[in-house]
Amino acid sequence: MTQQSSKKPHHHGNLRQALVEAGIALLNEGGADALTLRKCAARAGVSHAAPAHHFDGLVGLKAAIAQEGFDRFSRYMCAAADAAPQTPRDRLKGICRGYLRFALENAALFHLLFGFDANTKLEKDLETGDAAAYLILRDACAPFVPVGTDPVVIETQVWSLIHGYATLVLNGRFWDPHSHTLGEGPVEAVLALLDHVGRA
Amino acid sequence: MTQQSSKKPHHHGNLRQALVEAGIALLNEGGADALTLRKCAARAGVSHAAPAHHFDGLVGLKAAIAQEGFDRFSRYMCAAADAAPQTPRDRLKGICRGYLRFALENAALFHLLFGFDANTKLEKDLETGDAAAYLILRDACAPFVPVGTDPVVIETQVWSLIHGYATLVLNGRFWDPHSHTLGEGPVEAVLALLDHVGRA
DNA sequence: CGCGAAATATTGACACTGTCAAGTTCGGAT
DNA sequence: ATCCGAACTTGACAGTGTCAATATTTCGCG
Repeated sequence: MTQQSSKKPHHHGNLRQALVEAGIALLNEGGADALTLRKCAARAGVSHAAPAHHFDGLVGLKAAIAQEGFDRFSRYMCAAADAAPQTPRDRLKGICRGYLRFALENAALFHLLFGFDANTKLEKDLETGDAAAYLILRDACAPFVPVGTDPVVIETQVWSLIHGYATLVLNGRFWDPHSHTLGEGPVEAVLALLDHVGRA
Repeated sequence: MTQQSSKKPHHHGNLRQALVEAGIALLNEGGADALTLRKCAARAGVSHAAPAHHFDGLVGLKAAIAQEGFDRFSRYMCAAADAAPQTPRDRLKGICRGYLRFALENAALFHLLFGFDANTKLEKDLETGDAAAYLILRDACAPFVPVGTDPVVIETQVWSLIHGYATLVLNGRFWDPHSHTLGEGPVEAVLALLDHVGRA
């Protein structure tokens, strides 16, 4: 994909990118079931088998969408972190708010990012994408890691808490997420648990 | 469905239950994509359109499977809670271990329970099942709820933490879950965050 | 400049899926 | 005994992913 911008495609003109964007649009409009190779192809104006030359089937398309999705995800978290960076703890909570905000505003895409088995071979394609997102979390957690301890513990605590909350909200376990605007619900009360992170 | 056990089916002999069990078996064997109306029908020895008389399409079958799944889920949590019931805090952590254990040993079923949008009309069929599971969590959280505060806060903290951890492990975000036996990973370290739950 | 090779896209086919409509079989109530 | 309706079958249809064969365009290389 590095030479994607420099090399001009033959017929369509950067079909790969068009297919990824069509897929994300389909996800936003019709949910997970609306993401279809043939519909992506139709929306991009090509025949139904054209995507096979750019992705390894539907799984490959989902991997490419996930890569783009993780980029947007990281942008959400960075933006939210910079919006309230007074103290390290506020910055960490800000990232969590960005995490939740992304999940609510891109429900189907979020579900795709974390919905499939990340241990399939398609994972290697987006290692860069989700590793970058993880680094954002890791940096925000660093101030709370006691010296001499494994930072993974605190990172896992924080990640599990916000990811679980976002997932449960998205699945409607608490209330109808469609009528939910950010800031509703016990978000801040749940994040208050992070005040104890990194303490004996 | 209430008279399902009293009224004897005509040809098969309790086809509905057979289809649910076939569906769960398919989930265990081949993952989420292996769950198919036609395969369930074939496994139960009936024609491909027979399930339509017992469920409202594939969505209805999934709802029935989810109901059975939540029952098993509750049993896991109860068993784990009773295995270490010394203190209220140990009991709460025990439930979390049962939560994780169920997720690891029934990955595809767990994914079905929390994977679809719970706000569709199929949800009303399994309100009983997931409400019962929630009550187990609620009871275990009750000792930590400060007087005069909303118990939902602590319940949401606990649920989010263990659900997020289980989901992320299942998706391979930490390591390969196939080579993961219960007790590995920073489970206990993550659960240590629960020592601070319900405190100022 | 021109030609061949390779990338790109099309067409057609296949198996599989969920769903519907119509027909068939069987059990039990009247 | 008969009939009605529930349970099931059969057949069909539109989508789906995927593959093989073909056509078309573009690039590299002589």
